[in-house]
Amino acid sequence: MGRAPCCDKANVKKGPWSPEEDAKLKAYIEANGTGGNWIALPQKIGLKRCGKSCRLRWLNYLRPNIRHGGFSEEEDNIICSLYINIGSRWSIIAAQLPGRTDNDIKNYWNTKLKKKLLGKQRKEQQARRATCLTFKQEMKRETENYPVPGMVNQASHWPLLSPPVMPLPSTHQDPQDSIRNLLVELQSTTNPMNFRYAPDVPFAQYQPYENSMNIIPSASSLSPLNSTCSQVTDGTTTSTQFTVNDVDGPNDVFQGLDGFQAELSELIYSNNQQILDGFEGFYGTGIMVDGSSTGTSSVESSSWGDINSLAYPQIVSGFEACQQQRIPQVSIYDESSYFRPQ
DNA sequence: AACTTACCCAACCGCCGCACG
DNA sequence: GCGTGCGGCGGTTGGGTAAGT
Repeated sequence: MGRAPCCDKANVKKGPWSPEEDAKLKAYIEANGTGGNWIALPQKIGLKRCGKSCRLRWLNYLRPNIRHGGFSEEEDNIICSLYINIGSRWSIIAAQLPGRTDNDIKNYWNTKLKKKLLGKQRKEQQARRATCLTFKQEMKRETENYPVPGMVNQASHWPLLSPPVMPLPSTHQDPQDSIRNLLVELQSTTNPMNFRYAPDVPFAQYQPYENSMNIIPSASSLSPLNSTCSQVTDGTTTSTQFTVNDVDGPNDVFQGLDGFQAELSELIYSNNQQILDGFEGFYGTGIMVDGSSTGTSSVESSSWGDINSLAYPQIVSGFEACQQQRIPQVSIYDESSYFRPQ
């Protein structure tokens, strides 16, 4: 037997909210809070709306300090990086972008960012393929002009010519590994402010973006890692730090790659230089195709701000430990996070 | 000007996990 | 331990609008 509907579908209004409805909902919540029961709320204030609809309206539109549109380059970077690391966990991503809602980010990703990234990468990939083709043609011509004894096809003599480092075919490496490797490379650059994802090191730390929101992701998003959570205070402010001991190894971080994530991964892997060009804005570093760093990494050139805050895999790892340590779980949308009645 | 297509985004749907009795 | 209700979340839809033909 299916679950009973949360409201009487026949008697609830659907579609866009009117200004009057908005005003009613806003006024009530600002005066009384949600009362911890969204389902009962519309009846209390005389709205013919589903409780879930009220919740969504409040969270995505009416609550204070919501920002719509106008995503900055930095926000783009954060979204992309988080997406690569944790996938479509929009609520977690939203938690790192104060004032943004998961719905907004999801829409922005689906309508603009994804295309922007894919468009750029495909364009560059095509250019690269063209370059590759030219190279092969030159090799072929060279072979014809200077035949190597015993060499019957062009492929067999490539190694002798020490060609430029070309991307490996996708069958040679798990795409998930490629992202991990990328992150390792990024982490291995010398700047201590750089990305601190450390798959071979038993812990990494996470602090919320800009320290503006100490938010623990919902339990449903979390993988069972061996992690701890602690409150850190500098005397004036308190922040939550996650410490992660990834007992199963770094693969956990990359579980669930699919669709565009996999495609991004493939792009990274098959076209390291191009994707890294794209990531330069993210990490403020240049990494050569062979994995070496150009040494251009610098805080100044990075648009990330505190790059330490971007050890995203750890975002999703601290929740259980927090629970164990009885640090109260704060929902991303817990009203106390954004609204405190006077 | 009329029509079609593409795009954007608010809102809905349905599943999942947690809390509670 | 089990069933139920609710909140939370991600995927999807559909209406409005802009751009293109």
